[in-house]
Amino acid sequence: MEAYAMAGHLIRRLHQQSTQVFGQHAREAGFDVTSVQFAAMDAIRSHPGIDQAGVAALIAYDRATIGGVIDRLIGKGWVARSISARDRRAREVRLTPGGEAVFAALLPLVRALQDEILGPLSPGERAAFLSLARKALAVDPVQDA
Amino acid sequence: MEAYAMAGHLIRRLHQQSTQVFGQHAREAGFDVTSVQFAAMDAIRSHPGIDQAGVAALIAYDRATIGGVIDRLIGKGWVARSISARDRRAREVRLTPGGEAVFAALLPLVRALQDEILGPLSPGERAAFLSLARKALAVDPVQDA
DNA sequence: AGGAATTAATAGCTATACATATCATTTCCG
DNA sequence: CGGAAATGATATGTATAGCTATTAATTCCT
Repeated sequence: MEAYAMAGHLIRRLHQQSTQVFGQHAREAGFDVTSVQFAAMDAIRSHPGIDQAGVAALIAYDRATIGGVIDRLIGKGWVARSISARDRRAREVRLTPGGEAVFAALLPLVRALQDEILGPLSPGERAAFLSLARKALAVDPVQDA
Repeated sequence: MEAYAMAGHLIRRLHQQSTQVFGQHAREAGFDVTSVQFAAMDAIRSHPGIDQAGVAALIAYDRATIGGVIDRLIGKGWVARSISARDRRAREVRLTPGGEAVFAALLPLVRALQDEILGPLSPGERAAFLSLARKALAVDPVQDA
């Protein structure tokens, strides 16, 4: 049957390719950051003071996973965590000034590598792929949650 | 910028969706197997006596990862590993009779869940998506390596 | 008010995923 | 032939990724 010609396998390989492109560009630019960490920083930056569950919901993570991601971001000094005054179970997170600076430096880099993720596709094909991907996830085209 | 509207993020979520659909169906059918393990079994079944590096190359794994995957398949009694007579560094793997039986039982299940991975896409859209995905990976449409 | 249900994190467990280093073996080449 | 390079596995370390259970705190409901 050749499972490696099937949907799940193709998607797994796209994920590999995407992760590798991101990691390579980030490393070359001198940043030790993963695509997951960048996405978390983006969500935090857009919603300062959001709690961890909120971050998880925004970028579709498991809540148990997000804690470790944020731990590492705190370890780098890019994120600060504090106990919410409103709800003492919750941990509010926000970017530190250093985190803001790193994010600002990464942003153009990340924008620039987007096309590379989809490799040999033409601009029209890339748009078609992204549109189909959004539909396959049953997600609004551009959703600012 | 909302990184979670970008290519890498969409692909990651598709990967999540794909993994979850596979896991859910496999579990409901009473099998404790991941999509990665299934892909490895498929490659091994198509190439009995292949070595681990060969399996890794076929399905685009990291060589360091494949050992653990095969360890778990051996633990379930579905794969047998032996030292190659031709090259004593290499470990030849093949499905056991039990592994063959499990694979045969999984195969129709896996075929049936393919469409679900791409959720709300129409048949034509699914075909278009898969075609674009293959092109994005610079892979032959159907390649039996 | 007070117990029940819910929710936010965390901890522990399993499974990818990949980089690097190491070891054993084989192949390549002068 | 014999040392160098290459190759197949394994070991180690880091980073997702998600499940379940647990703890702490809040909210809901009677």
